[in-house]
Amino acid sequence: MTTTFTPFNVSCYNKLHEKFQFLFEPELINEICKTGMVKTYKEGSVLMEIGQTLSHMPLVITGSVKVMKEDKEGNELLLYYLELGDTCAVTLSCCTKPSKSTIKAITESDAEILFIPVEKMEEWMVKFKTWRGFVLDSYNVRMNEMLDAIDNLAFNNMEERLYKYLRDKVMITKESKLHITHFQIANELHSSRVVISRLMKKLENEGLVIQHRNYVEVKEFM
DNA sequence: ACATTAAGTGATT
DNA sequence: AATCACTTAATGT
Repeated sequence: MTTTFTPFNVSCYNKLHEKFQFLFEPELINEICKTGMVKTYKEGSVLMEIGQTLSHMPLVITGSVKVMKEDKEGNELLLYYLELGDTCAVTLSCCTKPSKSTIKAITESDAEILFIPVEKMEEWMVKFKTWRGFVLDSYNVRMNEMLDAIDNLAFNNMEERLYKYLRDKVMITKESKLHITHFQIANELHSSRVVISRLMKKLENEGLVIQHRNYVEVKEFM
């Protein structure tokens, strides 16, 4: 490669190959390398605000991103997480015409994100069959995840939602000690601190978690 | 020692 | 399950 500007570092390139070599043809991977831009983020960086215009679609290389809905009072509700190879369905649905984000995205851990200009989306959709498959598949996966989230919201009580939330968080961070306060949890689940404190107490009595100040240890799950 | 912030609790809606 | 009002406990300055 003789280009003066190489937006890719070796690690990202390898990761991309690792993940997609059997999914994408080499020409497509080359295209991605040519037009994609990798950015690294610290934990807690805001990738997307509601109302922000989206010009690129994100593809997670390392780390994880949480996607949430937020109302005008700033109350938030967690929708789902993105991990390696995941892309955001909301972006996909908007890629045909320039539009604004309806969600907020924040990195859950330090992360490397690959950005692909939305113009390339359509181009690749017709040019690469594997890309088309990938996009449709991603859309499908997200759709199902959303349905799960709605189901959880509609039919499960707070205690179950809280427990699911803690489990997901442990899965995503691969860490059984979660550095989070009751207040933060309450916000993500769109509940109140008092309610979470009471339910956490309950979970603790059931032996599922051990509580400390500023963090919880999730004992057993699955 | 004091202020600040996280977590616990009883009562009320 | 949410909110209020208050207490208790941990932590930082």
